[in-house]
Amino acid sequence: MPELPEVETIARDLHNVLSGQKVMAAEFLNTAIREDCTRFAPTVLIGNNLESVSRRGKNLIFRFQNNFAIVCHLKMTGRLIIDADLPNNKKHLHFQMQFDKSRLSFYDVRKFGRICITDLSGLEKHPRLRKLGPEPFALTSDEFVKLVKLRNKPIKLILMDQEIIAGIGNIYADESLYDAGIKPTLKPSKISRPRLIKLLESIVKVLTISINNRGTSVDDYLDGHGQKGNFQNLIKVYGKTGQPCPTCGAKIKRVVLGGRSTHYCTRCQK
DNA sequence: GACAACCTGACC
DNA sequence: GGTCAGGTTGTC
Repeated sequence: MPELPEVETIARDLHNVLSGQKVMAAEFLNTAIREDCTRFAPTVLIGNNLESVSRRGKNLIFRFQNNFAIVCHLKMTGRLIIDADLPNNKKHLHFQMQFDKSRLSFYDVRKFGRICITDLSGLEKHPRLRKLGPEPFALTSDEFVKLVKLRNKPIKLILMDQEIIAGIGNIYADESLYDAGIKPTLKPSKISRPRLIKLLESIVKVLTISINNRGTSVDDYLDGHGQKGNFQNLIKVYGKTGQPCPTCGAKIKRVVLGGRSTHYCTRCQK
């Protein structure tokens, strides 16, 4: 599902509506999505105020009074929706939290998503958070070049490696590389420093535009209010196999890299 | 690296 | 019936 812009959109939606509200009830309806490292039953949250909802990489972090916290990863099809209509596919409803003024529902068709109920000490050493690389927005050019050069595998796989940089997934890797004019299969040793610096600029640019458009809804993604994003209308290459490149008109090519569909323009990306 | 696994649904 | 899907993890 969601990559950085989608998770950021959801985090902001939930923070705006839910922070300051008190938890009245919380329960798993399906424990398949309960993370193994969960330390507490959801009932420990009852009576606590939600202090904030934030994002780290593709993870959502809820902080409550008394140092309780939730870490949530939506994987491919997870959704967190405020005051979703109840009749809406109960079959895929796996977790629910009732606040004094709102209800938060976690849906996931494929059940890949995970929710962990923990506390501050659990947050610090959470396996999903501890190994994450830096956020793309926090990187200087020098840091980015150094990070990328640490490994010698195709640049797209480096961008998608959460331990190197956190938050970039398949869509934004393809779109950023297109914007920077870099072929996804190139290894960093074959990319000049100026081109790598341009790549970081493209990443920041593409992610920012997508956040401003509330993310990409090509399939399942919905924001915290159950609404679609708009960035799918601005996508240049992702999922556009065989269609003309918006810049030069050449057909967009699809290859498989790291088991993921990869889309690029053979003329614009070298 | 490539590949399978975790799941379900959409599409050909 | 087969293929594919915004992710991650574990195994040859």
